[in-house]
Amino acid sequence: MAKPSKLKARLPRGLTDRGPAEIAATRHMVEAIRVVFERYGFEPVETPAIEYTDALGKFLPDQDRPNEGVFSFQDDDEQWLSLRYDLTAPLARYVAENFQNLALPYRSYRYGYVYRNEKPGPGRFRQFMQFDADTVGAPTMAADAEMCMLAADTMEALGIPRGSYVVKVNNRKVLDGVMNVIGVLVEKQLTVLRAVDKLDRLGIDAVRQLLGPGRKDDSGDFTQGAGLDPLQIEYLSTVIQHQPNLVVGKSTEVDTWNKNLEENESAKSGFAEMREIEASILAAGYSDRVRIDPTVIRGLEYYTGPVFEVELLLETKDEKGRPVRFGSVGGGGRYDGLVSRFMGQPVPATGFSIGVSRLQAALTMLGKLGEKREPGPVVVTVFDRDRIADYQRMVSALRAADIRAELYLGNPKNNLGGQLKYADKRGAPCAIIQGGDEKARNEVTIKDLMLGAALAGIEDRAEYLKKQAEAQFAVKEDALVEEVRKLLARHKDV
RNA sequence: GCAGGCGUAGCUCAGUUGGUUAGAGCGCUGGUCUGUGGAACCAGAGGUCGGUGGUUCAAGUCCACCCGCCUGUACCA
Repeated sequence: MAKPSKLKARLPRGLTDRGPAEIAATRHMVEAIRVVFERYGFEPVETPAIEYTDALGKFLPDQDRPNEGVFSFQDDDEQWLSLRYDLTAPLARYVAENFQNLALPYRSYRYGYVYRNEKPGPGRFRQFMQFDADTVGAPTMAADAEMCMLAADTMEALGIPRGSYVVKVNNRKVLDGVMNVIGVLVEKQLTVLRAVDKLDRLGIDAVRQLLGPGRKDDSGDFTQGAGLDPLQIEYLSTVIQHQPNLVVGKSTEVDTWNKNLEENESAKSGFAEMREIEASILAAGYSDRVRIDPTVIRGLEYYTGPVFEVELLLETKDEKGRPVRFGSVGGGGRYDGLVSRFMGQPVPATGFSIGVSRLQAALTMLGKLGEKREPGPVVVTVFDRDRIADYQRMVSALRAADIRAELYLGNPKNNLGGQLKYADKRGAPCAIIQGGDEKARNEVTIKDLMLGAALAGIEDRAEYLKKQAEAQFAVKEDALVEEVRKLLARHKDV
């Protein structure tokens, strides 16, 4: 007699189920972010979670299959569709499609889930929420500077105090110029950028190894390096640890590089852009929150100039006390080529996204987000099993008065104790009881569960029961709604 | 992908040098119990010991491969 094999209930990795407390926290975060974004003049626009893969620019080079890392499938026309991996690429598609109807510069915001098929980790999910703002059609650096200020204001609106986060700014053109000037081969530039990006995580020694022959990590795994020569490594590590234009020569070769860097079009333009952003930041009074950081790389695909990243400076630890690295909780930059892919004309654009899910995970771990959930409904207990209709009437009266309420729907044979236990687990503010005694006097008993919960520490059971009895009171049947309303008001600020 | 660690009930875990019918606590369901939340007592449900193959008289235990999870690392628009 083989039993039917039971299906294993399991959640795919990198995805999470979310309970009432987490949903409430997200709602509060989203609302706080929305207020700031609207204050900056952005208007809401939403696009769907699915786009044509080519609109996202996500085909593998020289293949007609989508890139790994993005969830893709074919529809019945055999056209490739993908789940969006950020909110920027779909916005570019939207702008291109509605270009003639939009007032430029077009400033909009949106939030929603995005999807990445990557290895998950702490604060890294395969479905996660982003909150994004973009200014399309504005070439000026003022638009980029504003993104940095928006990022800072948003962090503070989320309750992260000044000094506990930093907005870092860099410009892709600078490192491009540096690499060209010191003669990094084109095919090695990607490796170099990846190495530079790891400075804050692995430290300068590891980065130098990655720029040179390679590095072996703690588990013994070896990562191939970029194979630069010692002088190139020296120059790069100086650049990424200081301001690029502060490099001091140690040899004629470095002197030549410095001179060339000053004349390099890309680097020159990058420095000029950073100075413009700096000026805006200073004028607006944000220089204590926004900082130039020559190691910010921000992915590799569509950014063309300024890039920004928001980092939490608070140290996070997991439940076992081990430090956890969350990486950036937001980022963005200028993507002057993204919209023009769809159009015959250049369309400059810049944007910024908050990683809501990652930030929430970090704040939860820091204990900055309450685990506390919203209060549950008032629970009307079933005392006399044959009077369920009466109890239902009370529930309806409470609901009609806009009070969350429910009838005890469990096994009605459960005695009062069991029903109160249920109400307690639901987080009910109070329970309504009407047994024969109350009924005879046209009364109902309201038991204040929040008050009673405070008594849980009492050791002596008799004493405990006595105190519990004091946390309840009888009212006339027709005063039920009014009395419950008063009780809820009493607990409102607790 | 690579390296290491770990997989026994819904959860946390025990299980001896390989030895009968794989256990505990918590939780769950029912009962003691139709007048009060934290309790107590009783009963019950819940396991192909991650999977497959091998060694053996005998495998939760030993071996191989696979799968999954965790950590590091790589990739990360």
